[in-house]
Formats: sequence, structure tokens, C-alpha cells
Amino acid sequence: MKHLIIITGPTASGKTDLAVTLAEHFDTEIISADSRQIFKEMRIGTAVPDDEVLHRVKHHFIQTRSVKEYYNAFMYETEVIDLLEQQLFVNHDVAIMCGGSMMYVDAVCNGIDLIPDPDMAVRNRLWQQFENEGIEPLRQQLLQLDPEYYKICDLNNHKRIIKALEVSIQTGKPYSSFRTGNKKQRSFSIIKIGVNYPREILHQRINQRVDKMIGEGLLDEARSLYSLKHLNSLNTVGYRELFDFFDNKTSLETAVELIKRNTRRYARKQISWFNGDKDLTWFQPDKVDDIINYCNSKIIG
RNA sequence: GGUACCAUAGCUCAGUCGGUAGAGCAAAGGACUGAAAAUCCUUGUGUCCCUGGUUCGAUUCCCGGUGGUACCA
Repeated sequence: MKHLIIITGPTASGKTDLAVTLAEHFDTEIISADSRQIFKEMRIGTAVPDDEVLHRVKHHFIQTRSVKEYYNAFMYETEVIDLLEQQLFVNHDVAIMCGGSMMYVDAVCNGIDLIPDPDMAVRNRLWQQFENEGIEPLRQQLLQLDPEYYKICDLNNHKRIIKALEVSIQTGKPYSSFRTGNKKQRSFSIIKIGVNYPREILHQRINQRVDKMIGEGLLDEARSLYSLKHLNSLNTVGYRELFDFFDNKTSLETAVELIKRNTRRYARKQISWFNGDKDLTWFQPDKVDDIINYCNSKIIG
């Protein structure tokens, strides 16, 4: 039996250090589960591990794509499963996954349904309509094309509606017909570990890390990406606030404060997601021995 | 030292012509199946600075105190 140990938790909770320690202990490699660290142009603002760490332990899915590429959770799921089954588990009994991108982790653990890739023309048209006419016409279209999903959809959330419409229109079949909700069977066992600090300490760590990013040159990194600010990959905490500063919409001081605030809110959202995950076992990130013992007990058991 | 003004939610402040109070921000909780660091929803009880007085009743009016700010010495 092969085992995937997943280290997850809110941003700035000490996942990276723990994952490296575990990878060295189990003599294996790390799969990053971070929807933004995957982009090669975003290094400082996404807290990519430093070169020394990346050399010590082989990392996958870090800085392998361009911000200009389309990427999503299904692609991630497919690539990770492929990497595990074709490569990592050939020579290792254990692999480590580390990251706080909730849906990416979920995609690997449970799988998500097969839906065709988006037709950008359809998507753009729907967005255009949303911007011109608001959300109500989208709701009406959804009611027509997929009354099943209409019943359970968050009708205030335009992104969800647009996604459902996009699939329904381009395939000619209701979005809900693709949603099986089935959990995929994996060929390996999953040991899911969450790490976190008390809220106050987490906030301190977040604030300090943002200051550190600024000191390391986040402004230059963001400035070099300014011309691409319309891309989804750059709709990211730490970048969009600085784009507003470059546009003279805020002062630098305000932008930095907003980065801290938005990072705190992101952490809260992550915690909310993880709280609903019954497969997650929580640890303090510095209790390395406890965590290793827990993993070993799962691996043997 | 004198005079004036201020003291209400974590912060900035509003308000109660006397019947124990509400905005913004911060914060907290939640949803989540292909753009997810995205997107969306919900949440405001606090010794109204302290002591005393007037009053059926004071956070509100009055005396005094404490702290702050400004001006005058």
C-alpha cells in the first residue's frame, strides 16, 4: 500500500517547514497544493519556499506554469494522480502533499466530476451580459437551462451561475447532469493532517510575513506583472492591492494594510472549509514527533 | 495653575429634547465540484469614564473627581 500524507491548513501556519521535515524523514518528495505558487512569475507574493529548501527536497507543481496559462483544479487532480501513480509511488511508499488550496486538495482526495473545458467565447459572452445587465437575466437563463441546479445554486453568486450556464450552453446538457457527487477511489491511502496556530499568533505571523515580502521586493515583482493584472491568476492577495497602489487608488501604506487584512480573511475562509472536513486531524505545527508517530500508526495500521 | 471642549463597541465616531444605544472600519461565523488566494451569504449588549445629586427612572441634566485635547499663563 502506498500513502499520501497531506499537510494542509491556513496560510502562514507553518505547513512548508513541516512538509520538508516529513519529506526528509520519509525520504520522499513534495507535491505542492497551492493554486498560486504554481505560477512561475509569482514567487515572493505567494511565499514560495527558498532555493535552499527546494534543492534539499524535490518539489512538484511549484512555478511550473505561466500566469498566462489557463489552469484549474481538474487539471491539477489529473496531473497529481498521474505523477503519483507513474512516478513517485514507483520508488517511494510515501509522498507528501503540502498546501492550503482547499479545492485542489479536495480534488486529489475525492476527485471532481468530468466536465468539458470551458469554451472561452461562451464564457466571455456570459460575463459581458453580467456586466451589462446584472445577475437577474443569468438567473432566468439558469432556471430555463438547468432547473435542478437552480434549486440548489447560490443565486447571489454570479460566478457559480455563469459556470453552470457556460457548461449547459456549450454541451447542450444541464450542468447538474455532470455533477455526480461520486467520490473517486484512489489506489493509495490518504493521511490528512491540518496544522494551525491560535488565531492571534496566526495573525501575527501573517502580518510579519507580509512585511517580509515587501522587504524582499514584492513591489518590483508586482510591478513586473502590472500589465497582466486583468488575468485571473493575478486576482490574488498581495498583487491586486499593489496594482491599486500603482493606479494611485491607494497609498502604499494602505495597500500593505489591505494585503494583511485580506490574507487574514483568506486564512479564516480556509479554516472554515477545513472545519467541515472530517478526514482532517489537527496538530500544532511544531509537534513534529507527534505528527510522525501519527503517520506511522496510519501507515502500519 | 486657569479656561474651554471631549470621554459611548477592538478603532473612528453618531445618538438618546431623561425611558439602558447604532453606523463605518476591524473582527467573527458560514457556503463551496474546472478562474477557488476566486466568488457569495450572515453577524453589533457595550460597566455609554468614576463618585455623588436631582428624578419614579440618569449614558443623557447638575456638583465633584480622573484622563485626554486645545488655548491662556
